Amino acid sequence: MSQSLVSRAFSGNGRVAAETREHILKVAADLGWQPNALARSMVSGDTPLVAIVTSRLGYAWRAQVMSRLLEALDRLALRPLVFHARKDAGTDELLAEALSWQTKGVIVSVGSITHEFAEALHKQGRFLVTLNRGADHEGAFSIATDNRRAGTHAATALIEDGARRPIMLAGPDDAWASRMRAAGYADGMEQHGKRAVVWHYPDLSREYGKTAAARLLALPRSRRPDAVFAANDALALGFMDHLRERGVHVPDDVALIGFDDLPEASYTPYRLTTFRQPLEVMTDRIVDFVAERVAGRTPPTSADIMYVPATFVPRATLRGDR
Amino acid sequence: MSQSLVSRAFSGNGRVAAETREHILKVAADLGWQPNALARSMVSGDTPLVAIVTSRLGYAWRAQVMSRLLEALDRLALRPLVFHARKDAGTDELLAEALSWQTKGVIVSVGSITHEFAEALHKQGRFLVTLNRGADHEGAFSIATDNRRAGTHAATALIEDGARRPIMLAGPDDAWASRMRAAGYADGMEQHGKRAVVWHYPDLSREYGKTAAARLLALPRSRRPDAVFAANDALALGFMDHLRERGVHVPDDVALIGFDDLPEASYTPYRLTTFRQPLEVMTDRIVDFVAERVAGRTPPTSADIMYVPATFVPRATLRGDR
DNA sequence: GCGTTATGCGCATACGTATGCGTAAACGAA
DNA sequence: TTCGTTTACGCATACGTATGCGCATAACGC
Repeated sequence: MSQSLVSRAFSGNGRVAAETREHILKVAADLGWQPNALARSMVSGDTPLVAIVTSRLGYAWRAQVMSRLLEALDRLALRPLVFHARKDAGTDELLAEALSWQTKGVIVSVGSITHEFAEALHKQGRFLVTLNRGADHEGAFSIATDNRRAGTHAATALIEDGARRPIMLAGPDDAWASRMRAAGYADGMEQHGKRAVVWHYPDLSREYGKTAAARLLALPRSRRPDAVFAANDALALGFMDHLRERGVHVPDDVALIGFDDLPEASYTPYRLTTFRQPLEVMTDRIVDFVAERVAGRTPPTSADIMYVPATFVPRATLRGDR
Repeated sequence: MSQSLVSRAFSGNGRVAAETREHILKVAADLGWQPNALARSMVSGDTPLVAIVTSRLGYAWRAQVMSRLLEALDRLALRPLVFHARKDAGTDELLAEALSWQTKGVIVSVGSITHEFAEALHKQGRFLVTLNRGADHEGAFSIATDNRRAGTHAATALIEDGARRPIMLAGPDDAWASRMRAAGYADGMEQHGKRAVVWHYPDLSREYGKTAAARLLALPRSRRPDAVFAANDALALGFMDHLRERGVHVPDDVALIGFDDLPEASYTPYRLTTFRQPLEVMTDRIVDFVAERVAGRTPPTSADIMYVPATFVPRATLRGDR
């Protein structure tokens, strides 16, 4: 029983008598033997590996993205090798390791990638997918929620809802999504001849939503904001919780718009008006791209980022919603 | 510049003049060259790969477990190769592939593994970690929430809270955690001379929580349950939402205990009394075990499952909580 | 019967790295 | 100078698989 025969029996690439093949597979099964995927990949120069760079799956949205990606990659017979981005370190060293594993490509949903690395990937024929990241790179597939447009939409919605003193709750400026939403919000306010007031917080967390509500309530009624666009639902929900505790009514006293459409946003006690990030669309597009690439084709990559519109989800936290 | 020199320069295993080493690394950096991790692993017979079998990261608890595991593995310089369990297929074929990648071991948090495979893993010196799974295997490290004890605790808590007609909301019998909780609940009821009434649903989802609430409200007041133990928070929260819509008060009309301590459970409108699964403890224990194993030591593995107690989190949905 | 083709299999080599061993040079001590 | 030791490096081989090629043997056509 030569080694080459066994190889052919498993891969089905050469000529093997059906009978011998059966025999080999049976013996292997009895021994619990399996071909070594590492050796196989090395010699063939082709692996099913795909690197995914992510972090903090506690964030529901990221976890859902991951879930869908994992499922889809599995269907494409690709193996995800997951790199957990440490927040202090850059992603470049992670990507270096990703390359050393001869991955077919990289899907980055957290951290920022340098042009240098993007170029290296491109030259080596590996794909690069970027999700909700700022930079766009040559040959890469970049997709993101159209946060800016949604921000403008939110501003308009608040104004049309009768807001007199609207504000926005945002994160730090290095949070890309939050910054884009704030930029769009400012655009929208400008269109209505208003100056955008933005309260910044170090984190888009529920806690800071409460902090913001406390700050709001501390203002005299005459200067108190009557409408709020929160950069995400966590902020908005924390904000609501604190207001509720103080007997302040949403939307009668303060109108509110969130972002993300977390599961909680739709719950009876909240019924938060918000934006839904097109999770399914984005993951599907990514998977389509990856599928094309691994099939050896070269799907079109817009030089720019592909923006997918967020869906406005009206519920019960605008005055007009009632 | 021989190949062996380059190898030694990168691995630092042999004698290389400091100057030459610098030179090699510099040239490699300029070329964007990296050693091939596949070849490296193959010849050394040692990979940093660890297989993780999971699924449906939309479930917040699983996502959090994954997040912590990924982070910890990263710190141990281990690379997670993720296998997304299809719900129809068994995990055995996934594990077969995991083995072919020469993974150091497998962490299973979904699906069931056959004894046959567990044994194969053991013989090959690979570790097996099982999280919240029923079966226990030779040499494997199995850890799970002590669902049964928590179920008993819940039953007692309801009784002591003055429940006259308590019921439990549970999932299908093949959902291991739910079944254990129900078993414990039955134990607890028996201890108080009561027969456990359990309503089963096909899924532990928010929707079925609402369904259960509707069913409860359809009963005449004289036979209506006045206390509920829900097998998880999703059920409990959906249950609460529906009751609230109908103007039924928790806990005055119906006392309620959930399970999981989802983030939402602590939110102002819910303040759900529930159990917290010891997420951190469990992941830490797993990581400790894995760390020992990859260090070449053989940490103790209880022949049985290691049960970690769930923490009772009293909030505001028992009468006594007010 | 012979020539031709098809089939089943083994040999040998290649993939890129790790590593034992050999060798030459450099060095130190006598 | 001479000899032993250390240092720096290359040679050769091994890891486990894929695959081109060659060689038997069988099957087939005439």
